[in-house]
Amino acid sequence: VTSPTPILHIDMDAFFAAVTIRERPELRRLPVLVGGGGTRGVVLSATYPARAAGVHSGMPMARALRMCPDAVVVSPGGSGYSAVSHAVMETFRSITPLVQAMSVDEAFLDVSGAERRFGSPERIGELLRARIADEQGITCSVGVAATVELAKLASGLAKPDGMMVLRPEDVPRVVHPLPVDALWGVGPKIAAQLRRIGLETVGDVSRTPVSTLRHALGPAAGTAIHLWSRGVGRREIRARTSIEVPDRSIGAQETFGRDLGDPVLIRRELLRLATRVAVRVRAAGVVGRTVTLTVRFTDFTTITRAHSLGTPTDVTADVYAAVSDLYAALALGLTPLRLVGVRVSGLVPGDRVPRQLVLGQREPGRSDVERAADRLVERFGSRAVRPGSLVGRERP
DNA sequence: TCTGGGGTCCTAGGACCC
DNA sequence: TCTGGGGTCCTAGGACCC
Repeated sequence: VTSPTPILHIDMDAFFAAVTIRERPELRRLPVLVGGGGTRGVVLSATYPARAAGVHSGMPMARALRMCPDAVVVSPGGSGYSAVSHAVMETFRSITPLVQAMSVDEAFLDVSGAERRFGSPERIGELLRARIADEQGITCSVGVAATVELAKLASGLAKPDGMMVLRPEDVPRVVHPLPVDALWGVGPKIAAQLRRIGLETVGDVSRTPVSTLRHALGPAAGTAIHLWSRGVGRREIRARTSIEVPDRSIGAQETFGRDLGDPVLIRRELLRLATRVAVRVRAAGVVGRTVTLTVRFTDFTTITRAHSLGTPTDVTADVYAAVSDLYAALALGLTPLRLVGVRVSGLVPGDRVPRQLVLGQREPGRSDVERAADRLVERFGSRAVRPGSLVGRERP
């Protein structure tokens, strides 16, 4: 007695804005924009009154304020978000261990093993919506379907504060009339590509030979959207409790308040970013082999340069040395930059067994020194231990 | 007063190896 | 003295997602 639609996608409505309003109820029903305070910020989250004016997340804050001049702007500083996120994920796990967290505010659940205890997927969806509203004071939307792609689509159609069950037989009636970019994985570029060959709706795509789609979009994307348009998709969810430890790469980047050309200041920022990244790599208990530098110019063109090390590392000095060499090799002179970024990829589990150089004597490696420093930072704050060149200097 | 930050996956070309 | 085919790794860029 397993439901044919055991996959739930649960998505908090305007998550960052909703958590902010929970703490400041006087803002309820007002257009609220959560986002970067600086001149170069974007909207992280907007309440529905602001969305009614055309604002959406990712939009430059300046443009959002032009569209919605009465909006209240709130910095996302508070720490409430991850507490609410963890609590919500725990609520999900009280139903089933098969929870795949996709971000702070959304997750997939496979409830096929929970039906005997909690009832049908719809019932579980309503149960979770009620519990999250009661316990967290925010609303969410739920999609119920046979595949993750359809569940995701359904939760989007149910928004805000709703639920939609999308059965396989509903696909032609409900999904086919939608524009192609309603499909997960179809963004502006692929949508434009599909329009160019005369395909406007999901139904159009579903009636197009897969070879045509592969030719237009490449083998992977062509095959995938052909399947999705017909309601075929992924039915397994990968239980994943934490989104805080990525498994492919760990990186950090920073857009400057004003474009920066001085190599001394740029290197200082690279050191700061390398430190931040390496701390996270060590905390994750992994080491990475490839270090990538990202540079964005004033005109927004962005380039990357990568270097793979002989041995994977979690050492700040190694990451900084690599990124510093990559920066030097670009020979940018005083060219102003808008952004720099550092990323470590090719992550593998770190061997926490200390290497034996001399019999019975442990190598006092940099990794160990830095781990000790990490513990001090954890206890006493980030000012306790940091590179000398970062002491007493404000961010550029 | 345009365009954040943190990720994943795919593609394509070149090097290198058998 | 005219040069195949396949596999893997690396790098760079791009599309997409939240």
